[in-house]
Amino acid sequence: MTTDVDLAAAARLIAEPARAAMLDALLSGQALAAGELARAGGIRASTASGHLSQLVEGGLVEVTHSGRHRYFRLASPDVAHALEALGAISPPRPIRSLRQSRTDEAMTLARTCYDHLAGVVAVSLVDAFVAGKLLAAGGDGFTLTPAGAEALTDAGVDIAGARSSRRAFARSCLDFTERRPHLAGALGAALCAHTLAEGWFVRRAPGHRALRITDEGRRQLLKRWNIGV
Amino acid sequence: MTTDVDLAAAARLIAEPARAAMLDALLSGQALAAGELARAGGIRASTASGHLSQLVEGGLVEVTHSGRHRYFRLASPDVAHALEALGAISPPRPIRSLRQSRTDEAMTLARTCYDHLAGVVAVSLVDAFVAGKLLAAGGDGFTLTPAGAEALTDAGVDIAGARSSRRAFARSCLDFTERRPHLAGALGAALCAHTLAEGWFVRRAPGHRALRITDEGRRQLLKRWNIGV
DNA sequence: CCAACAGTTCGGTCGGCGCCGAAGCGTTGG
DNA sequence: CCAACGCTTCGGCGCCGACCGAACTGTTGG
Repeated sequence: MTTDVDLAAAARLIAEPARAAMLDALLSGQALAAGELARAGGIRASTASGHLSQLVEGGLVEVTHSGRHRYFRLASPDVAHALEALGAISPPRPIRSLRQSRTDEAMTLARTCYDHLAGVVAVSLVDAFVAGKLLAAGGDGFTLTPAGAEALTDAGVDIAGARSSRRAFARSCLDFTERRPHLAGALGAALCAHTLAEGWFVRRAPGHRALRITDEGRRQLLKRWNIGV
Repeated sequence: MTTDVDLAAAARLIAEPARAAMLDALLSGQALAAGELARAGGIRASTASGHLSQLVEGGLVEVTHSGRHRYFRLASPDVAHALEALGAISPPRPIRSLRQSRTDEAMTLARTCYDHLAGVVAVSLVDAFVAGKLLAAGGDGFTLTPAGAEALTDAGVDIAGARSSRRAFARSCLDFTERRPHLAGALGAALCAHTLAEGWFVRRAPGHRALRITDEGRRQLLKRWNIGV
């Protein structure tokens, strides 16, 4: 690699099916408890405990504890990015059931990608923002225009908070299903947090990435940015 | 994952140290023969053969044969991208020798990233292109301006050929050592091919990514785009 | 304080897979 | 046409690591 880096060490952590399933669950952006992750991986708590130690040791995951629970989350957006990139070259898994394929469809419409929105809705939002000159496509990511800052602040998104974060402000992230960019970075996270808080979207299941658009969400998307989904 | 993909399957292929070393060698963008890859992985030909079958089977690598040789290369830019992303979250390997650390330094200056240029030089080039309005930062990548098309054609880069490719024309790719974007896509590949063909850079070793800037290269970079390295 | 609960540690089992050398097959060049 | 060469296939060996259940630690709530 670039400067000498142990590619195999990071890959090894992802290569174990149970660990991969746990990381996948963490891609929801939520912090999840050890027990929930054990369930996500289809393994016993004792086995999961060992896996989680390895993930923390390897720097992919961070842990915070609260009482008798330990909550795990991805260590950084870089980890989420690597998982997404790896997903782009992974073989599709045979669809096991009708239920499965319906979940898949839901995923393509709206989901979280670590801590920001992804799917058809997210790509449509970026398109609308760029068309309405709230966002300017620029270089490696986007730039929020003064009009955009006003409009989003008006909508209730915490722009000031996002600006004060040390993260990249408005990154572009390749949407895996749409193959077109959506909004990531601190701004993307703030937008996602706000829309979830306002109830425009709700999680289909805790610790899973798929989102359901609420009636309120549909109304707001249509009214504010003329997005019909 | 997004729609259900087998993350672990792809990771498993990268997780084996010998395979990771082979993939690393292929990140040079060159097609390499099985024997060369065996050497890169530090294993016997028979073992390498098995590994290469797995990589081809898994869709990470493609093979073409020519006489009694079989040449392998990465199957797509997506694979290179995933490897780079994984590299960003991999632990550094302890530096083994002085020689090693000198190679590392060389890498940060100029190297190939799959089929385009990376390192300080590549980032400087993009900066110069953008400053000189040959390239416009836009959306997910870049746009070549009319002035840029003229200047690069003038410099001998095959712009027409790059345009006729089905690949994304001018993507941006995050430089791992510089943490800033450099030029990828068909245009990046054409630029890389041209500068290598003209002898501005030479590979430090076959099947390795590090490039050495020649005197001619320094002269041209300085004269054409005022880049001193 | 004690029962229930979340999570970790430990010991033992077992399967998967990476490794090599030897043998075999097709290609090449003298 | 045969020796050298590049590569693959096969068989056998050995190790790593994932798994579970049982026992233990620490926290919470009644």
